[in-house]
Amino acid sequence: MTSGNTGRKRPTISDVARRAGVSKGAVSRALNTGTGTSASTRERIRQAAVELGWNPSYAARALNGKSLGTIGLIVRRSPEILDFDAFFPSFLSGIESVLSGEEHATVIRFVPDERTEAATYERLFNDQFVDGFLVTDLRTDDGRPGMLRRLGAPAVVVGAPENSSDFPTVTNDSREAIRGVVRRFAEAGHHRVAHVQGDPHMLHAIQRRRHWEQAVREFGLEPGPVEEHGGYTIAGGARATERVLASDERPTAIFYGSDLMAIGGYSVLREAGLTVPEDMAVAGFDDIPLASFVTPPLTTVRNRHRALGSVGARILLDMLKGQEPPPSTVLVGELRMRESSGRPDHTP
Amino acid sequence: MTSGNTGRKRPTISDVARRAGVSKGAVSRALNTGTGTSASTRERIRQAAVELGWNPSYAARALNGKSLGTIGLIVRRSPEILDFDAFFPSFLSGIESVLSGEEHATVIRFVPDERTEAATYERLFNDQFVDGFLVTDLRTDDGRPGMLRRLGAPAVVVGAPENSSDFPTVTNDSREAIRGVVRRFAEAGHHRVAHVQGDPHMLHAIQRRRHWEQAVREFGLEPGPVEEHGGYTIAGGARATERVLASDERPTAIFYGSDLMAIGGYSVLREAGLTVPEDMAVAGFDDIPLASFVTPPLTTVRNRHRALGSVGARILLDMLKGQEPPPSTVLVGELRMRESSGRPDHTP
DNA sequence: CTGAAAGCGCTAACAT
DNA sequence: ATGTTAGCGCTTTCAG
Repeated sequence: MTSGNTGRKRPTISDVARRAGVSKGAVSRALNTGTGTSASTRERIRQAAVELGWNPSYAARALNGKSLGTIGLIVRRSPEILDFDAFFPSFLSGIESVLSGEEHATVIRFVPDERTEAATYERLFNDQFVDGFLVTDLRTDDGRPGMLRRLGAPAVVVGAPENSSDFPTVTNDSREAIRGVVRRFAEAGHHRVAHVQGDPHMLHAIQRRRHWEQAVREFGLEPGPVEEHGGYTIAGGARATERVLASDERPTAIFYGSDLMAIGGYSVLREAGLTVPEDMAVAGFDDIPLASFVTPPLTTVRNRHRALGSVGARILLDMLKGQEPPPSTVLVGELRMRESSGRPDHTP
Repeated sequence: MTSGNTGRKRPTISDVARRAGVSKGAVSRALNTGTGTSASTRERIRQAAVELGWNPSYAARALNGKSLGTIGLIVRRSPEILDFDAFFPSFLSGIESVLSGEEHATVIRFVPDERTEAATYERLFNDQFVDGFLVTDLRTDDGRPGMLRRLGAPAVVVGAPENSSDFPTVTNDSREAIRGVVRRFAEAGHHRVAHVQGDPHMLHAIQRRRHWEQAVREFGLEPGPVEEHGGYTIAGGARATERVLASDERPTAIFYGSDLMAIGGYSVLREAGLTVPEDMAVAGFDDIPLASFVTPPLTTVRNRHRALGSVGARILLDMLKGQEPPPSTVLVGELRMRESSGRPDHTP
């Protein structure tokens, strides 16, 4: 800080000690461990601290190897995804709903590339700026679990398949729900189902695609074209849909890897003069609040963004308290059947 | 941290000093001010630091009154708004797009009430955990500007009317655009225009309402019912719309304080058998990505969420570097004319 | 230009 | 049960 502080100086532990007529050490013990002081002095110290409005200095504590009570969220994506992606805002929301009850804060950092990403994890943790990490967007050949293990950093991996690392994992299992989507397509008489995938380097995108593929096989359908460059955004979904429509193997149903992409698809389908679900059945993934408000309401798979955040944060916090974390927590994303996927009796 | 760290101990300034054959003080000077050492020793020191992979300790720096390079964002709303509100994700996105280029991180904290809010600001700043604040959601009789002034904390107020505090302000000016919305309603032959307001304690909500009211007067229209409890959410907009429809002074046009509320309104209007814009003309506020994808595409006023974040962060960072900030920055939100507001010639 | 030394606020031995 | 003391890693005087 360069500018002059107006406020009076904040009280230090010495001030409290003086006021309570004890030593600094006594204050530290009384207020931290709660032991090593008689009940009466402890009370006197507590009083003095309250009267002075004393709070421990994070910095001084950190210098002594104490934690600051923060968890880190390092995101290697463009900051713009906060604007377009359905996951992060909800996820953050889940984290905050847990942290706001505790004395914790979230430190967020968006990084542009893998090098910066690694350096940021290391720096933040080595300096005890954060106590642990919530790791998202696990990629194929992701170096982060190994690095965090080496650092000895507590971490919880969120939104990736089970056992994708040896850190505790919180997974959103959508196999059954995706199967339900495809089953509905089959029941409605569709034969060819396309898939618009998000980022093909992300483990969750790969898993969604695999579930789709398995279900398509199971119901004896034809896997339609897979468009891989949707990027989970509205615009990406629109472009991918154009490619699907231009394909030689034009499907009559599309399973999108995100609701946003499906909604982008809606506008392209409409422009092409196709009605949903009559001419093209559609299903998304995420169940964003908006899915039920578009026309027609979108069939989708609930992705429990918020729970991913809150459960992940809860587990991380418990780990920091020394508790043994559950190695794997699975949340189940149910199917939200709505009009966009058509009705069982209808034949396209 | 309880668990044992695997990684080798990180190097300290003493290690660097030893390696470079100088004193700790020399290292500090060389690497910070850049003065007080000859060019050659400075280079030698820099070398040693690089070889050792040394990084300064945030904690030790903070203990010496240095800044950590973080800016604080304290939000007194339910963490759920991240999930439902269009503003925060974009806003955060704007902040991060600036910070990710600098050596800064964002510290976010959601607080439940005013007391915690004040305590959090104070604590975070007094302990130099953050260098300054971005203040959003300014309310009527908001105590924060006064408190921050007393603390001597650098801050930028974002999204509030100009001169609503003596801190630098970044404002989104929508007067003209809202006027354009109402003018369109007038040209389409409407006589009564309702307004669905967000939180009536928020300065920005009050301002939107005022602009709407002034424009309605200017064009000789009748102000329809004002519903005050939309809360900016889809569900809130739906409920508010039900009340508007139940009103004795049923309007033929509604100006919503947010797109999300307007979209919530869409579903209620549809259920009531009303078509947009024929039976009810609609306009929103925000221009969220989705606005152009709903049916019919939503006329709205662009609220520059991201720019509010990036410009606010930029100004705050410059202040921290000692620069004099512009007392007021105004972004202009343009009108996005789409189908939901009807056509000029049409008479309802 | 450079080294030595004090001290930021706190914790954690170690005495008493 | 309590006080004393030595640092944590760094910045910043103050001497030389």
